[in-house]
Amino acid sequence: MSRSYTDVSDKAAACEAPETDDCPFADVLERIASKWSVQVILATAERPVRFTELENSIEGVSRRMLTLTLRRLERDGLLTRTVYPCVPPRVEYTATDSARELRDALQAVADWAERHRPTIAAARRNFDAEARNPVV
Amino acid sequence: MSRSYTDVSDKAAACEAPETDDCPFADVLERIASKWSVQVILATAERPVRFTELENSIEGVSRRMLTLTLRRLERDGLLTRTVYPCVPPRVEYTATDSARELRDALQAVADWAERHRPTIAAARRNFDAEARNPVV
DNA sequence: CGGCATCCCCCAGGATACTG
DNA sequence: CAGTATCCTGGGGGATGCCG
Repeated sequence: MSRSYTDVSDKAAACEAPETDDCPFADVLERIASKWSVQVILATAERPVRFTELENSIEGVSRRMLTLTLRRLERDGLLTRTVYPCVPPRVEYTATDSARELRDALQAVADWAERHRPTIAAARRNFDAEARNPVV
Repeated sequence: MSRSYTDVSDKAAACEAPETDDCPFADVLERIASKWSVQVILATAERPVRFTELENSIEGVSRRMLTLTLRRLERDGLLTRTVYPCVPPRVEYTATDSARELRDALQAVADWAERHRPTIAAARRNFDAEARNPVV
């Protein structure tokens, strides 16, 4: 019996060993910071959003990773999942208050990322070029 | 000839295809957000910091991952690496202006993570318990 | 002190196909 | 529409040992 596709339980991030004050926020940061989380949190912070809306608005995300990201955020209490029993099914995701506290900070990071994209791309090219042609 | 341990060049994050406005900031976010980056940026935003200082102050980081994280941040123009030619060697890392613009936002995220650690741990336990004993 | 090299495991994450 | 199931690869990331 292998762990199912939707089993997002995570021994590594189970936050054991509370007495050693382990579970440094590296774990928490990692969760927030995983490739798609920021965009999902920002998207759901304003209003309830449907699965397909997210899939369309987040460039490059796969169905699978979107599902996993949503499950993990839900597990961590950052997202609420609401199912409306109708045909066709309708599922909405909303950021919890806890997650909404993050909004401004994450938005600031996202803005920074957007502003600095060109700079970073240039820095990378520069770094790589120097590495190939060391200044001897 | 395999890619060396220090070769941090990264095709995936090379930011090609500028005409399609690809390289969505998912790439940039991922770099900033990778497990140790936030703590490294925050640590170097105040003053120059030595390698070993970082190794000691960042709980749980391995020598290898610290090195890689530093290289990548340097490559992206977020960190400056200064080598003082003396014995024993002395190497200092400092956040660039670009990275320092991130400071407040990242600090806010880190503070949030610290505040919500218990909440998140509880939410996880709760979620996992419900998953095992569905409400039928 | 500040790395680099090597080995190795595991999981993030993509592709594809199927379903209630 | 909103997922699951399955397969697969790359690289994140730990452990250990060596070096200028």
